[in-house]
Amino acid sequence: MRTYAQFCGLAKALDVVGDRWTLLIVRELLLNDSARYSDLLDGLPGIATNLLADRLSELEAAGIVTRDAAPRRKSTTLRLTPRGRALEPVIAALGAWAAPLLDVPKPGDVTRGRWLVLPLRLYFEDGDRKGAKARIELRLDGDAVTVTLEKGRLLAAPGAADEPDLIIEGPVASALPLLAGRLSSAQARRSGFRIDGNARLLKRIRRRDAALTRSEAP
Amino acid sequence: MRTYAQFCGLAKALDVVGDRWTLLIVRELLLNDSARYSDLLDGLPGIATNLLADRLSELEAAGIVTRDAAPRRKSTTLRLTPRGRALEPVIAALGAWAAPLLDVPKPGDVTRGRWLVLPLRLYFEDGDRKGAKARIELRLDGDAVTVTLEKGRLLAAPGAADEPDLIIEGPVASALPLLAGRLSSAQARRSGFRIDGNARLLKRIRRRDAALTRSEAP
DNA sequence: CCGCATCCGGGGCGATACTG
DNA sequence: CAGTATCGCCCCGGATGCGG
Repeated sequence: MRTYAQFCGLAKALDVVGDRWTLLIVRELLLNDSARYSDLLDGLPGIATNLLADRLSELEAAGIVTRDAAPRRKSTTLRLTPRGRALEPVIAALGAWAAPLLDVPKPGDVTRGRWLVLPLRLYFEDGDRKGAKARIELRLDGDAVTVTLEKGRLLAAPGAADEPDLIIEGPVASALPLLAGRLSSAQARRSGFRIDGNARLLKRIRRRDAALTRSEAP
Repeated sequence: MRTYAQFCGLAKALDVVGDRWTLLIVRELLLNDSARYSDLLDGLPGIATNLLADRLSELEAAGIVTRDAAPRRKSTTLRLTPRGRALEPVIAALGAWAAPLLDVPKPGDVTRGRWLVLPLRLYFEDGDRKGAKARIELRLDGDAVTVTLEKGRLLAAPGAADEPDLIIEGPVASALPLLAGRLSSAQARRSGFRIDGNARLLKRIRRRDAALTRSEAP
């Protein structure tokens, strides 16, 4: 572990999570809750296998990741420790800062529907504080994401929903504008979305009061 | 610029500020407001001169840093753009996460009093909402920092104070415990501090409500 | 298959010297 | 003072191999 050797919080943090790929691994474990080595490989296109193994060892040594030794037989399960989950505000801040850079995918960019799970959790909410429970299934570039709305809370997780009240199928790139209400249902359909079910549920999704993105007033 | 080529906010942010030294350069410009090349070299012990030059070019290209071309004579002045200052929450989150790693300096760690400026700004406040203006000068390992308390606000900046109401001189490592009230004045004096002036001002300094460090409740 | 370990080429990084 | 130039080294990326 190369260190900055500076007695400064930022430097100490970067000593631990500043290496290439490290925070992206934490991202995968935040949105997946638990994952196997091969799940991580799949969620981190471009990473070399030896690098993933190295990083996981370092993260384990730093108390950020634990290896649940296989509930039954093969395939160890990787999870975040509380210390690892405490990195969520870091990732939230970085993601909020990068919002202007996420206009449209650059040529060569990989898109994954599941990468929307964290933004949905962090930056959106259910606008109806008394709303009944409702499930939305997103199918984005072949990746399923479940969004659950209930009493003002918005939950997002990878995977298909059971008995969804609304199914939205389309390209990842325009999903956030649609969910944020910057794209009407009609416009969305025209740009390649299939919307099936109770489309009014979309109106319950609102951007959060961006406490996470606000810096100090001068 | 090596890129992750992932259509994901976190990946895009790390494409820009994920390289080694980059966020530490932003730190220096956050606490210094404006700095020259040699100021940065001094505030970033260990960095190679070519790396600093490279990073500054990249940061300028990314719209994070501007080069004010010399108000008078040579020596260009470096500043953060608004986009650069928007990285403050990122640095705040990383610093808050690293707090448990900042117990005591490791052997070989460089200490700088000015590296306390950002933590003071971000995590502390003036506990007396109606308190009159007061100035504290910290002299930590040969580095001066000015803390100004006024009506609930706490300002911190590098450099000596004029007409300070209180002067505190001592080692960087124990400064935060002292300011956070985890170290009494008597204890502090015993562990190498010189406290000169109105020591009751210390009681006005309080940890902030840590909105920045809190993650979502489950 | 899953979870790595090993090998190898290229380039980012670190230290020092040097120049306008 | 503000960088460029140069030169190792080691990190990173990609491919392959290998035990369980």
